[in-house]
Amino acid sequence: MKLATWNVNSLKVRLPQVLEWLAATRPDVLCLQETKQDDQAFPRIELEAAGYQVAFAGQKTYNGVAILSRLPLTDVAVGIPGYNDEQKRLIAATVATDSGPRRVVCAYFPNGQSIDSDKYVYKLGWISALTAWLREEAKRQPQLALLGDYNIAPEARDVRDPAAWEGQVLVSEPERAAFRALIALGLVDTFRLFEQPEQIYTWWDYRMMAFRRNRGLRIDHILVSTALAAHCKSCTVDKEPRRAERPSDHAPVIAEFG
DNA sequence: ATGTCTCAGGGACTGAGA
Repeated sequence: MKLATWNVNSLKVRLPQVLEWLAATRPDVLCLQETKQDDQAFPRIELEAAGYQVAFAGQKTYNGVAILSRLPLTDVAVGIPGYNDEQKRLIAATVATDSGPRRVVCAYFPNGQSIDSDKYVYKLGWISALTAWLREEAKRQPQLALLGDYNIAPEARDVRDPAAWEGQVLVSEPERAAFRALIALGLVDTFRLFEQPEQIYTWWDYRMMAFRRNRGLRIDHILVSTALAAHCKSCTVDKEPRRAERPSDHAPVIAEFG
């Protein structure tokens, strides 16, 4: 089974690339972030025609998340329970697999803008609420996966130029501590389960020819419970869609399970 | 060194957000 995540930076713009990538890669589940369209505009017909069941929570202009699945998708839930949030950043659903039900959580963590911004305060509060909820959810759902754009590069090796990013949003110590708090729940960063090449990233700024120079950050992650981690066979980043005409600024991440 | 992309509003460009 393949689980994947991709921040598409507008599903309206990127739908042709998503359909092409689904056909080429055939993930069982794809979590999307920054769909940037309200639910009436969601391309349900096109994605169902491609063989995927869909669950989505969108809004106009900003944010928006979705889960696409070739396997039966049930028990869809939107948002962090008990956390009041206008912004559509989280959707969860249960995927029926041969190995039993797996709970998939698709998250678009706040960016935070800059460490002196009120958006940074919101970011840390949002992650704190997510973590508190997942602590309980993990007890109910032994086979749990948290996929998405975390907007956090966990370690120096996840940043091409750590000195240039020192103390900034996406790499600041409080954000990294928040990431470690998720790990402390018993979640595993599937990417680090395996020996990886150096300088693998998932996001490159559109500016300054960052992609061509591989000046990126690894901020999109697939974390899974230990029960699921035991079956994880690989975790890779597919840079190919980032080379396309009019690409998203993020590349998809794929984890494969036995 | 705020350099790119997306979207909304409003009918050319500006501002917000990332």
